[in-house]
Amino acid sequence: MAHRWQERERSGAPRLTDVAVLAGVSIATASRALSGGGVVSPGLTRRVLEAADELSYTVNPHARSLAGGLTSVLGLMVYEIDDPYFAEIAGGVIQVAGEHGWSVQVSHQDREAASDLAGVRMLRGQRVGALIIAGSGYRDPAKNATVNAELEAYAASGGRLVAIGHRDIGCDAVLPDNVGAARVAAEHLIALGHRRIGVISGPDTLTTVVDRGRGIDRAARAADVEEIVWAHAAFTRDGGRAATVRLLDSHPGLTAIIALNDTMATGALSVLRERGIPVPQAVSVTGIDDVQVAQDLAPALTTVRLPMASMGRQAARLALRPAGGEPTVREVGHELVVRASTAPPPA
Amino acid sequence: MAHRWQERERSGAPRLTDVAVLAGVSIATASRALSGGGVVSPGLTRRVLEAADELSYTVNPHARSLAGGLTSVLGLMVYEIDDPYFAEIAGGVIQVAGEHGWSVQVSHQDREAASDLAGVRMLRGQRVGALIIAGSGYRDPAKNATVNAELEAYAASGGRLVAIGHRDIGCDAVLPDNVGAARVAAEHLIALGHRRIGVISGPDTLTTVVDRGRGIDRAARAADVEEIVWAHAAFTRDGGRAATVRLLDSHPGLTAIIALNDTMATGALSVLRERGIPVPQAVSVTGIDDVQVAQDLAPALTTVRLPMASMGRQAARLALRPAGGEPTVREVGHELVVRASTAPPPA
DNA sequence: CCGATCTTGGAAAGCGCATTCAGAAAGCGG
DNA sequence: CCGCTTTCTGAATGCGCTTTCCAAGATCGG
Repeated sequence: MAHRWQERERSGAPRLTDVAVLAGVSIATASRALSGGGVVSPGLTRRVLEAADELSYTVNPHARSLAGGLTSVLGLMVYEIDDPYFAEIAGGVIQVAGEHGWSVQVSHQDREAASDLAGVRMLRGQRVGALIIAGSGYRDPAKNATVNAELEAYAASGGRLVAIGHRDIGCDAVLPDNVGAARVAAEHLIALGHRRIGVISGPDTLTTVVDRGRGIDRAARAADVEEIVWAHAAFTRDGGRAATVRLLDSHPGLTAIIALNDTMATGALSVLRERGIPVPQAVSVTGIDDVQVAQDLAPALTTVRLPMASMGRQAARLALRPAGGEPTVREVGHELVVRASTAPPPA
Repeated sequence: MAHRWQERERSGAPRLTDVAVLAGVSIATASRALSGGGVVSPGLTRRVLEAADELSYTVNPHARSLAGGLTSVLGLMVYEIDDPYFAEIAGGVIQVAGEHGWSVQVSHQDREAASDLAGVRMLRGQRVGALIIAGSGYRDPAKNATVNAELEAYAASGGRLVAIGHRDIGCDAVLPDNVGAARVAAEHLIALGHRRIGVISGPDTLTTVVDRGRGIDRAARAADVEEIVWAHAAFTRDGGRAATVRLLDSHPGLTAIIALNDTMATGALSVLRERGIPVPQAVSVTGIDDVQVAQDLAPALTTVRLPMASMGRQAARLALRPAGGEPTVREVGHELVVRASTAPPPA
């Protein structure tokens, strides 16, 4: 708790009254002119705006919120902001929010810990006017129920809610086709001739992981794949490393590895490099996402592009849309990007 | 403008009064118990807390702010959140802020455009309780004056202010030794035997760029460097590419390239790869920062590590510290990280 | 057992703004 | 030139909370 009010002193910030006085109108008129609430003659509007400008006045959002409801603040829940996937989404969100005069409040959500509620609570406590959930949903029904209850309570209180990447809640959503994207990656390897494939997967408590896994399953089932081995680990570079180590040690015959996201793929590449296993000559590797650095890895990563920044922008636009109407779902496409990390299996 | 108040309806959120009633105390006592304002007996405090918990009450920060001053929101200004440098800083900031019950509002600041004021204004308009400026300062005195005036006005109004990476304003700061870090990178190349070096630099309107450039100058002057060529471009991957192209075309004899940050170095590596110029056999490359992916580039990037996440954490701790006292400056160290992208020049 | 000290309650004043409502100014036809 | 409608305006109210002020009750030492 910050006991700031103790050192209270009239902050010199100009108030609406000051603007009204300078413009020679009533505060009601000034308010209407500034927030567009009612009709004010053009001449007066201009005078008010000029006065506001001269005083470099900015409305106090807290006062406005207190009087009127929610705020022009957009809450964004991510797992880790320093994961390029979320960073790119956040970039898109911040861009669009800024264009609309909204600010963005970022909160961190644990992938696994029970404290993942804290972030939503915090954002809800802040009375944000809109909320974007960029982390995927949870498979654990109990946990999902708790989180979703919190989210639905938020929506019920009038806040706009947008999910990125899952449909666990009946709200607006921006949906990549996780099943399809993973399937494309798998099919690419299969088309190259790979028949013994390892899958580096995140914890199957995340819907993203489950969906992508399902896509790989489908591809494998549709084709004639001899062996498909799964290794689960944290959805991070280190998780990718750990899973790769296990895979290589237990199944030396694999000729290809699919990582369920680029971050894990990065870890896989690093292990392969350390062990002197040439990629793609001995083992092919693919990721999913196409984060910006994928093209600069060693070797450049074959992956499936998801338009993260665009997803962030679309989510922000949905979130900023006036409330009401049916939940909208925007599906975004994906695209196989073949680079240097995949090739036919060794003869 | 969001005209939300039109659809106004008493949001069901519990108010302080509800808590007070449930706990059987006065609102004055409830307020004291919740915000720690005065002395309340342990027994009553517990009862109030339980009541709040039962109602899942959270104080309305806007009401609190309106009554008491600033908010428990930390503003963070970055250039681009999807630049790993800033993303890692943001991660540190969010972590510490969360531990203290503060939320983080991220705003984007243009590196060059005059609109860079918009972000500060927005954050200030939001009455954030603390502000961290992660972007570097500007060399352009006029622009600096405008921005700094805005920042000083903010500090004067009681907000805590922390700068990361520059000292343009007399506030708390977390300072990497940009001069020293760049010098270390240059000295490494010189020690390897390079005598014709290209420098890929950002726009010299940024103090970070100027400082790092100065470090290279010093190293070059202290040693016997035949040729040192500068190419300025945007402080991004694409900027790095452009600068590299210019450098290679105009000075084919260069044996080493220093990029003033890893992002530009990434661009440099990509150009060299496209042209089939082997790194480090024909040309060595270094960066500065050691962003997470530096180790996974092709080839792994020799660079100078700056502890971004730690800088973010320290900045947040400074920002959350109770106000008052002399401006504190935390200097953070750096460390040369030699990887595969540097080697002695070709014979 | 009484006066001094501590704790709590009740009431009320704002913080800055949006909004309601009645009333004033302006515009119009007759 | 009058009475009416259409704009616009100005004063007042409340959003939820912190804080101050004073009185009332509880506690304690002497």
